[in-house]
Amino acid sequence: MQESATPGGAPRRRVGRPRSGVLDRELIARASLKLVTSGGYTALTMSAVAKALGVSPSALYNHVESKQELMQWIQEIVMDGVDSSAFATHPLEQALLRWAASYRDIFVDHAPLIPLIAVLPVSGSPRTLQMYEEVAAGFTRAGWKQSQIIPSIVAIESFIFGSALDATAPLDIFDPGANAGNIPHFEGALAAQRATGNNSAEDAFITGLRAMITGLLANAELD
Amino acid sequence: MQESATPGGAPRRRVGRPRSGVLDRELIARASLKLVTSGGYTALTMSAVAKALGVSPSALYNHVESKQELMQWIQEIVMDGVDSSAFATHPLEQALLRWAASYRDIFVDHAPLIPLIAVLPVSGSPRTLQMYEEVAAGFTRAGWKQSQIIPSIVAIESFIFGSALDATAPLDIFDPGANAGNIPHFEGALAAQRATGNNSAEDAFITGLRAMITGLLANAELD
DNA sequence: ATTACTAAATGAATGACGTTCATTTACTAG
DNA sequence: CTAGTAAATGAACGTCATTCATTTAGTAAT
Repeated sequence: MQESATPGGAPRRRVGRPRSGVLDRELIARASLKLVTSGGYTALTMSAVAKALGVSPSALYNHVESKQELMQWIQEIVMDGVDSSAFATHPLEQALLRWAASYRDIFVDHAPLIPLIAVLPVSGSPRTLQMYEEVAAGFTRAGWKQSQIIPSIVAIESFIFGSALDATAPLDIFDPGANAGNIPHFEGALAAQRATGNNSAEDAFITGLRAMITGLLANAELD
Repeated sequence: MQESATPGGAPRRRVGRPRSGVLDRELIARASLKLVTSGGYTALTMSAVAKALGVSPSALYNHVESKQELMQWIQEIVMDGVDSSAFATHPLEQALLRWAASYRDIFVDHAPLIPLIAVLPVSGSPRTLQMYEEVAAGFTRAGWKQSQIIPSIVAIESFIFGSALDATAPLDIFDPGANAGNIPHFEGALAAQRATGNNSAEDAFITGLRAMITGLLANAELD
């Protein structure tokens, strides 16, 4: 992957101490995340990031290629908050429950990243890969057939992302409004769920997560 | 829901035949969907829609409040393509499998709608409500406890949306690239999945869907 | 027919954005 | 002291969605 060597063989710049400059990746990423935390993703504009750093918007482009890339930096930091430690200490089923809950909780606050992540190559993020390694190790130790590990992980992740999106919905999202009347089964189910007093998104997440894990364990062929 | 009657009791305009005009909701929605089908969601701009209709962009705003609303119109049409007919004819498990597969397939081509839908009140769309009615009826006939129906539906939907997003990802999304080497379990799992020759997203969807349905049925308390 | 009313279309303008680029600034190495 | 260079600047650009004053053209009432 190396370019052809310098023709003269002359020694090139070696060290290159940081060339002054107010900005670097870490600073930009942190400032951006701070903006997001305080004002949500609508507050994340290149101008706002620049302003927060006391710099002009165009200056950012010496360090980041695009806003997309900036969001990938944020995603890495956010992803780092997902707790996958349980795989080293707990049986697979419980580790999965903890991991998934932590994963979802974090992305509820970062829903706009989801369409990005779902499509993002994992290669750029060592910490994310490390997470996958821990999860995969958990499955392996539980005796899973190798070829079923990735599909199982991806399935759980898909459910997590969908659930995180769902959790940002308004509470009355299912209110049939003026169209009530000819949908008796649905209305009955709705009333019964409401009567439980549970938050609907939370309820669905727990129900779905338990079901998926139960089902994966039940359907799995061990090695 | 009627406003107070005209004070004088005088008869007001009755009919109101369509007031001429080139545009209406149906036309705009169809033209928009056509644009999306041919050029994806990046091709969906108000200018492009207007151009397709031979009209100026501002004219659209006499009929639609915002681009968001336009996308809701599209969503309704798209949603109408989801096949929930199996609930009337098949046992719950098979009906769910068919419904979910149809649902996902459709939204793979409309991923940008997903963040919108997940958050959208269902009240505005009679056809979508009808779909929920059919699904809810399926659960009811299978003897499910009422309070568990909504969470189960939402859980499956969350998985569907997440899977649809996932399906738009590049094939090599999990390639560890330069960070390979210290993630043996993950790499092993990856290689094994690849060796099956299955498409990873498809594999995950089938695995996850089966697992979730198996798990829901296993965990369900019947009425 | 003339008049009044009104839905609907126009085209110019606005305001966010992300992004580019020629130029300047200021540090570092030889 | 002289290049060389990373990084910052500020003025543009282009793309959008959206607004608004104005015009156009049907319809209903006198």
